[in-house]
Amino acid sequence: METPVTVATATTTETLALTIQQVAQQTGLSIDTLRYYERIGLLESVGRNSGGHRRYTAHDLDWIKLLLRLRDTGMPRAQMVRFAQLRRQGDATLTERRLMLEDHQRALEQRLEQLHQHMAALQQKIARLKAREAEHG
Amino acid sequence: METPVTVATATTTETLALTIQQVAQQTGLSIDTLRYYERIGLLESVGRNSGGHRRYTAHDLDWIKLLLRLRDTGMPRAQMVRFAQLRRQGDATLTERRLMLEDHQRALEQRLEQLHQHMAALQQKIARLKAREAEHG
DNA sequence: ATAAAACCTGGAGTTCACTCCAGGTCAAGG
DNA sequence: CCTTGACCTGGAGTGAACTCCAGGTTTTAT
Repeated sequence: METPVTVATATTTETLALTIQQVAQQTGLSIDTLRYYERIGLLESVGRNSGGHRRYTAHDLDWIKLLLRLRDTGMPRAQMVRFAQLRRQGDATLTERRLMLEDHQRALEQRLEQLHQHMAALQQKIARLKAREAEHG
Repeated sequence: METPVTVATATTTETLALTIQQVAQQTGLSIDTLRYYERIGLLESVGRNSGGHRRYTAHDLDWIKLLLRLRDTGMPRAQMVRFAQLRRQGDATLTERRLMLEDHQRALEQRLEQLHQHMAALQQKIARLKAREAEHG
């Protein structure tokens, strides 16, 4: 009645069941953060073993990795929660999810442009400082 | 005994003295945020008129604009405070300031690369969703 | 002169994104 | 069996970056 998996060695079934510690190591998130994400609805429905301990599937891991990308590219938390909800609803929401990602992609493109502008301005600023250094002695 | 400047029209002197409201409009920061930046040392030494009201110079405005760039490109607050301090110390710190900016520039370059990778991954994810949409009907 | 608008200071409140803690329960090795 | 380490829940605490008062002064337009 318990998945007989010890430390990431899926012996019998193919549905590997990682402990929270293992997921923390693989994602770079802390254990507390993983639990926190679950609390706020970014990561619902993580399964438990008979003792109530979390067991993460490969599917969970995939989702976490996408989540991190979205977070790192500045997607607002509310949107990520929304996306998580859609994902739980299955294939019927495929299109809506794609549209969300495309929106986000456009936002990211704008952000990239802005950052490139900042980069150019920094370059100029550095050049001007250099000039002043030279004439200053 | 008071600069006779009304609404950005520097009549006599060339040292224009903007009110906090005018600076807020020109920078997009809120009045509260401008005062907050002063409190935490990002924006020290803003002059006051005889009544104690802030009067911003063109120099202040330039600094705020650089500050916003640094903030928008993710420079840590402590570094920005440090940079502000150096700036106040005058030309002797020109080289140190340039080195700071060059460091920051390298950090920004890495960030840009990372974002480009995220962008590529997003693209792939979108493509995969599209494929699933298609086969789903 | 005076009312309304803008400004001041000091400090409290908010949101976000975690992080830590207390007081237990569960799992694995000897 | 027993100890030690990993995990659990619910809730409190943290730090960054603002944002919003309260209560009082200054500026500006009429």
